[in-house]
Amino acid sequence: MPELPEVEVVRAGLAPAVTGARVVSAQVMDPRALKRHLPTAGDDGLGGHGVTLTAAAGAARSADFERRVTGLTLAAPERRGKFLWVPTSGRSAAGEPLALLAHLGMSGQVLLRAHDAVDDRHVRIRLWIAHPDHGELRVDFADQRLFGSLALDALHPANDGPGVIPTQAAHIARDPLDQAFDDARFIAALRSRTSGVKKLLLDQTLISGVGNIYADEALWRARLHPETPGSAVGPRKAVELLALLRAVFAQALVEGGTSFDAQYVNVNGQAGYFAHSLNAYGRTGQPCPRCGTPIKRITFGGRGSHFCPRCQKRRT
DNA sequence: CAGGTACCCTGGCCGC
DNA sequence: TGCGGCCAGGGTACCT
Repeated sequence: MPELPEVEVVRAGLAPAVTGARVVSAQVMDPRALKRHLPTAGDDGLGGHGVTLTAAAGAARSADFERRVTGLTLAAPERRGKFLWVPTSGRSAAGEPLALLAHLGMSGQVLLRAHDAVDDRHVRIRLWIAHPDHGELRVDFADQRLFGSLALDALHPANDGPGVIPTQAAHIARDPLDQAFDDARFIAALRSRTSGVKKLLLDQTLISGVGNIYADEALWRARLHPETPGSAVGPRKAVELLALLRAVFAQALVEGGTSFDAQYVNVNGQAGYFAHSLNAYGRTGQPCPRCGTPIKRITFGGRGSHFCPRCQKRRT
């Protein structure tokens, strides 16, 4: 389940191999992995995310992507929350820089492979790249469940600080590892809402990069019940929660991310080992590492939440 | 703004 | 052994 630490591990792993490389050719094996790729003029007439492509529309979209990505030179990859993108030498019709945008969804993987390496499972899109120092490489986008996707998307100046942002991530808030993240603003927003604090942590328009695993872990560390209303989190507690969230992210980064069910791997196909450091997520019925009470699981907002019923009392 | 539900998808797991 | 059904999960759409 790629969240901020996993996507950052991928970004950092990709950087030396793709920065300065040129796309020699591209091959789309499954157009469903282009969900976020919106073709230019001569449109296939279909929308993006959530829309099932007909065979003809899928073929057209694949051809559009392959044609437009071939020949582009790649710059250093960037990230905001769970969105990852590689700026390119390409330009949109409006003259804006084009980026190769990736979202890993649930099970997406970006794999760097030697030119002649054997196929990994579930490879949906393949780029052949040539790097001045590293020679020819394959960048394989693999995704078992197809919630992730690649796309070509235009970059715009960010409207919330320095830097640029792809069109499709324009509504995504900065993440807590971003230098320009506004702590006071996030805390004020959190404390002004009546929704459960976990739901607010997962709201990518308030704070990005947090998914189910790290939300549960940060709340466990902060001793907050996931359904505690944002408005019931005191100012000191909110500051503490943000600090603990950053600490969880930092530790997960050092440990190479969380590989649950071997879904997540880095660009070399290796699993991270933060799963061994989880205190609440996925530990239903196992003792709380702090007090020994069995971890409880409830369904909340359509997703499982794991917490200690003794350490994490609900506040009202 | 809040809440609920549905959808996109696969594969693991359950019960029969 | 096999099959049908359920579930997980991020992001989004759309409804009340």
